[in-house]
Amino acid sequence: MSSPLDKTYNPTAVEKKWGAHWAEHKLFQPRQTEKSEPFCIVIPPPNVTGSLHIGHALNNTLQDILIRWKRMQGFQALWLPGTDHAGIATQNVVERQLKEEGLSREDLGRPAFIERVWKWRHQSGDHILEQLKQLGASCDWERLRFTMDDGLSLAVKKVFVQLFEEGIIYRGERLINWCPRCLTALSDIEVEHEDVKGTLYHIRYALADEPEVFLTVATTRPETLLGDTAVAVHPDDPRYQHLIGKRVQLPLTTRTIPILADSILVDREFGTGAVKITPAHDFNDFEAGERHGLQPLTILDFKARMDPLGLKNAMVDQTLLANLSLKSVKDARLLVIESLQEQELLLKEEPHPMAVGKCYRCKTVVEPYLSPQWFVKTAPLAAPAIDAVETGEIRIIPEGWQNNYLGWMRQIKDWCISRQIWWGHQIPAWYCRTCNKEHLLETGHAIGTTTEGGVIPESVTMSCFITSDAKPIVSETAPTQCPQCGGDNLFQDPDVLDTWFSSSLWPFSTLGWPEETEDFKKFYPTSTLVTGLDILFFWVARMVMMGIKLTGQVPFRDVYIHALVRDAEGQKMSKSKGNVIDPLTKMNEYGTDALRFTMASMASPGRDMKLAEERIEGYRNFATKIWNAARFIQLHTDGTKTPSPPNSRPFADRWILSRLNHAICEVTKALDTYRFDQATSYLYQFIWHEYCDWYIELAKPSLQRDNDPDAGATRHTLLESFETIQRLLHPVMPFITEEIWQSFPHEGLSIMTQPFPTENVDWNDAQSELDFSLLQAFVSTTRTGRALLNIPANQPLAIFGTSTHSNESASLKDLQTSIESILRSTLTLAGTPDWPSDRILQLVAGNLTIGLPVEPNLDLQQVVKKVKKQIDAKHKECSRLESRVSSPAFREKAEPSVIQESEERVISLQQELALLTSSEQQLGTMLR
RNA sequence: GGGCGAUUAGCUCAGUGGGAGAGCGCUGCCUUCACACGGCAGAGGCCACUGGUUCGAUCCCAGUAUCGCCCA
Repeated sequence: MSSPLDKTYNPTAVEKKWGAHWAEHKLFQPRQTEKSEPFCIVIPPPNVTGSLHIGHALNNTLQDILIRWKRMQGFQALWLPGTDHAGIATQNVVERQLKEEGLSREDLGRPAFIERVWKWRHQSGDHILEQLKQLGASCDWERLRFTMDDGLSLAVKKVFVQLFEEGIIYRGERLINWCPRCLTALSDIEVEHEDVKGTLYHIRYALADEPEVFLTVATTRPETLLGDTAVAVHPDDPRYQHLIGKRVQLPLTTRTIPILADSILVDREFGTGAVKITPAHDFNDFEAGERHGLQPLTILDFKARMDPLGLKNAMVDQTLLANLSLKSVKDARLLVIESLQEQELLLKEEPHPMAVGKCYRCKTVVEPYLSPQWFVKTAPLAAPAIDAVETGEIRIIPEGWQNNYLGWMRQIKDWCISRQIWWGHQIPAWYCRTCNKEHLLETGHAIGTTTEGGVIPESVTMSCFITSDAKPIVSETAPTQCPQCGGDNLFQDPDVLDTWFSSSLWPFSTLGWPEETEDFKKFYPTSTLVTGLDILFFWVARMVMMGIKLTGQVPFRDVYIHALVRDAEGQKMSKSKGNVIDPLTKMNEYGTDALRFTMASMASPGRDMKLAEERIEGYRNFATKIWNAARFIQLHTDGTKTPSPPNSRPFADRWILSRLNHAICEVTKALDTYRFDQATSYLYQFIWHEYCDWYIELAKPSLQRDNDPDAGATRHTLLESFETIQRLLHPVMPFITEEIWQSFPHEGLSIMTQPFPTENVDWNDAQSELDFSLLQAFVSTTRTGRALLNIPANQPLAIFGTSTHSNESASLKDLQTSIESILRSTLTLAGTPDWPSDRILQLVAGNLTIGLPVEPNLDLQQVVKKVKKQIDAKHKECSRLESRVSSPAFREKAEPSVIQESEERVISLQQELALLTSSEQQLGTMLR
């Protein structure tokens, strides 16, 4: 801070300066100090090519607050940064770029494509890290990791091999969620459900033996009926019992299919009580098919088009088959309905709300698709992950989310981990072409159906269809020969692993695991994980499962879950809605500290937060307020400073130290319980409304008088308290506190390595706090009167004061000069009988009575109105309390302390009422 | 369909079994000596609704309505 100082804090230059300073001195590295315990947070790795959005700002602000706080508390604090390769998301971005050049990834071929992604990653990657630095994130940047760097890739392979050997990872042909645009499998949770207005179609299936008798089924997806392999009714449904075991003629085909009884699949209340079973295109039907030994019939191809060969296998009528061939689901539905109508098989259509699944990356409607994939068997992993949370070894904060976690974990399904994309960790499994001759079909796309058989030259793609019967050789390194036949005609499984597979290892892979590194030994299990609710299942749950399985220990102790940031209207922020608040813009506009303070203040547990720009502005003002307090203190402290024990200092000093101690305790308690909202609220309240509004005002007189005996002690208190406040505030507002701290006399490189304030019982001073309340009541009441009587604030007054309470009367004497200076008035302390009898307005606050001179020509009507209103309010309250106090039931059952308190309040209210009434009378006489 | 949560000042949200709070906004006064990104004062609320428990309910319980989220 150079002199003369600007009136307002100018954040941009300051932030740059201290950001560089921190980096230069490597202050973000964990410090080895004696008896210091480790405290470690691993960052939720942002997408390597992403850029900072408001959710990141929130997430990382909270982490930084924790890590700065713990660091100042003397912990060996490590915040481990890194980025995620974000398989599908990143691949989509690069593919979009290629498309603009008129190319596809197949045009490039796999190696060139991957090279291209790496290039993009190096170009635009880590951009977000610079933005995190701008936010003040005190990560140890020298430990930066990336999910696809060598160490982490090795961990991924090792885990895959180990879990495969233990039978936890397996390969199988299952119905999975398939994105026909990304052309890859997805896990269950990568599908977002969206409610849409669908139609329920009632379709008549004629009995095979009695064509005039129909069984009507209800379905929302008529186009899939071509792949039906049965119809199901409920076994106890009297309507259909006689049909069970018979067969129906499947419309639009030459097939007949059986009528089955299935109590799991069929809901008698739904539709007609009869449903079609299409095992290849519906998850429930697939399970039903397995129960009844039905062969799935696939009729959609990998792009969710009607598959000619599938239709042929399904024995679809020739002309229809030709029309349907390669049609989209949507078009096919229309055609099928049309054909049904022609044959009078469509009985009715009714509106029916339904949910469709969409790809979480590209929002395309997802199709159930039968294909061979790799899976993680989750049951054995979930059990200990449930245990860890139930026993409290892992705490989920706020507690409410614990049930969400447990509920999900208890009904978890196996995790499909193979993705048919190219960007990611390629699965460390190889196949021998010789031994698997019958199980391989090399095709032109990443995964195909057996229908489009044309073999593509190897130079273009290594892609192939590998049936679930193929025998993989799973190994961390590429095998040179087949262990079975000794041949060397091997090739690697083309699939890559789900991005979240590597993410699930993040808390330990980043610390060097599987090596027993120093970092791993020291910092694992990590301390706290800070994350949004949206990735509780994607990430947190899987880290717990993998962490326990692979390291034998939980990956973290506390999981703090924060809410989502929405816009001021409560809408989810999205680029398409144009309601995105860009944190970087706001940081430039209002300062990073203001944005950080806003983020923290909104982080109250359990609900989404609406972000209005005015809030950031408000906290920018707060920063300016602090800045100006600093200017004031600097202006008045460049001389003497007389250290003295707290209890020998002037009243205001003793009071503010007592309050500061209180603030330290409250802020610490709030941070201890992850109540960032409370921590910021205490800081704001204390710094602005106690320190600036009152303490600085109270300190002014002695600083401004020449040779005031208290000035030395007050200067000392100002510096001591303000420096402490900077440290207390530093975790939330690192930049401005550093700037101020550095501009005051100091020792050390940075405020960020100074100790966080701790409770100082020597500062507690109950009497000064009581006295302050008295002073505050006196001053506020007088000011109210001043406003009421229209007396300008700068006009000196001769006021009178007294208290009905003897202790207060004594205190008033001590406070007299403070009151006089803050009110710019002279105060006469005397009982009301000694006050002038005329033109004095009496005001009441508790035991206090204050007399204000009334100008002869003032319009008193308004004042009378006001006093009357007060009397009314007090009267109401008083009579309510009186009736409570006199109620026998209350006297008998309420806590004695409550009874006493109520009685005391009645007495004091009665007193106030008496005084107010007498004021009213006085005013009446003045009016006459 | 199942589960969870919310409903408090104009707005955004804290909060507590016994006197309704903050920030922003609004109104009035004030260029006063750190700060007009400021100071001082003020207005504004049957704490969603209906019952129950209790001496006492904004708070606990049940139900209703509306909204939101997660899961299927």
